[in-house]
Amino acid sequence: MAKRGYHHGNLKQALVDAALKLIEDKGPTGFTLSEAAKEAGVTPAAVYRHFEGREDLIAEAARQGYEIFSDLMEYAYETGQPSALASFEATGRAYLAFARRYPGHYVAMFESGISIQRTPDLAQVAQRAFAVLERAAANLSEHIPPEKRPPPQMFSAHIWALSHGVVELFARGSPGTKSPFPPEDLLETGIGIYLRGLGLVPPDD
Amino acid sequence: MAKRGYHHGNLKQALVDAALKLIEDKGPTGFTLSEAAKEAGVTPAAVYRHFEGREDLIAEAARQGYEIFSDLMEYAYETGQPSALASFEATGRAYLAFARRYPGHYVAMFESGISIQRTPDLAQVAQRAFAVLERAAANLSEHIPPEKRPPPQMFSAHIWALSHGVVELFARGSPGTKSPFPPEDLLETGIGIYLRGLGLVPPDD
DNA sequence: AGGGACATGTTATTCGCTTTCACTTTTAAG
DNA sequence: CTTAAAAGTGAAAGCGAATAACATGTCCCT
Repeated sequence: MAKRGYHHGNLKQALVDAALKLIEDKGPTGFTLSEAAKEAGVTPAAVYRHFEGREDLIAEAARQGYEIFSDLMEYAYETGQPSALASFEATGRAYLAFARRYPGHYVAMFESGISIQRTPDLAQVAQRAFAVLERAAANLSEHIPPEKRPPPQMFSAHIWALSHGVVELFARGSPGTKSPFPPEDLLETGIGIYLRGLGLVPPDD
Repeated sequence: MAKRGYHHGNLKQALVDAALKLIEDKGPTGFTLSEAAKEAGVTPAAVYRHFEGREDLIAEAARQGYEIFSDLMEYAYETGQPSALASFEATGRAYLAFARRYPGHYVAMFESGISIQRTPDLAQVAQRAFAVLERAAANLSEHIPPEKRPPPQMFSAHIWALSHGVVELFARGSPGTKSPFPPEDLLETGIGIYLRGLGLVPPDD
């Protein structure tokens, strides 16, 4: 609580919010601790009462991003149930949706150079997000003939990689601005072809 | 030429080389123009005779990376000929190989926050790299029944995205350190399943 | 040769950012 | 009400980016 009170109220979260906005606007490089402090109406030194420094602030923003991301993934997973296929596809799409809806968090998580192993917290919450995808993959896996069934961790990794690649290359400024296809379509068709390759989708859909 | 001579010889390239080493060691964030200058035995101000600033130096490193990358892709493409399939697969693998062999260049290209549209040069040379993959995809495309043939640009984009995602997530420190599979295997199997989905690979391989 | 013009480097300076330290103010607890 | 911890301020050190004024080496032209 402490909506109001002593000095600022809840400076810590205010700083994270400011950081997220700045990271979204100016990129992780352009982001400065000082500006975030000013945004929150506080001197730069005050930041150090709540964070160890600039990196730590970004890491906290990323951590919160992973929380939201995990929730989104879980919601998508449940939405698709009880169809293992629909559930799996939904989690794939959730990745792109997250990147679109929470660009500041996304950048903090994947483009700021923060290591996922920075703190145990961070590693754990990131793991939770990935675990959802793995669970969806495991469910789906049971529908594949056992003799040609790859380990679920493997094709959850494939889907994650494909999703990540599409977002990085085609949904953000980096290289592939040249692609004439909307990222959503790219991901949709990519996953479709992949699942067909696994024998999980009728060959003429 | 100009191995020795007036002031330094070829400071420009020396700076790029220093930058590449530093970027590889300390990441794009840790890299400083001043340190690169010191490495080259020159004062920081001298850098501005050859580059517009820090970003421009990174951009040049990235540009050289795209050159090498394009060459590698072309070599891989030719190596796989005349089999369209082998050629295509080889270009996919070249991506990962490049990331492994030229980590400094790779980081400058894909993790430094440099926009590909920064200069026409950069956009052009990057386009050249992607064009090789598209050509390989186009060749392969002719082996797909026309009625279910996606546009070649689309599945070259898929392969690029998958490759990029595998590298970013599993071949570098970011998140997926947890994957029990070597990135090479992940990419190999991923592409295999995908191609099977396109009907380009016998279902029992 | 010799003398610009140009290219290349240096020194000095400014500015902003990160981080730390000593000090103040508010809040909470007995 | 006093005292200790929490939260914020101000000042300062240190570094890196960038610019400007100055210095020097190189090349070309006659």
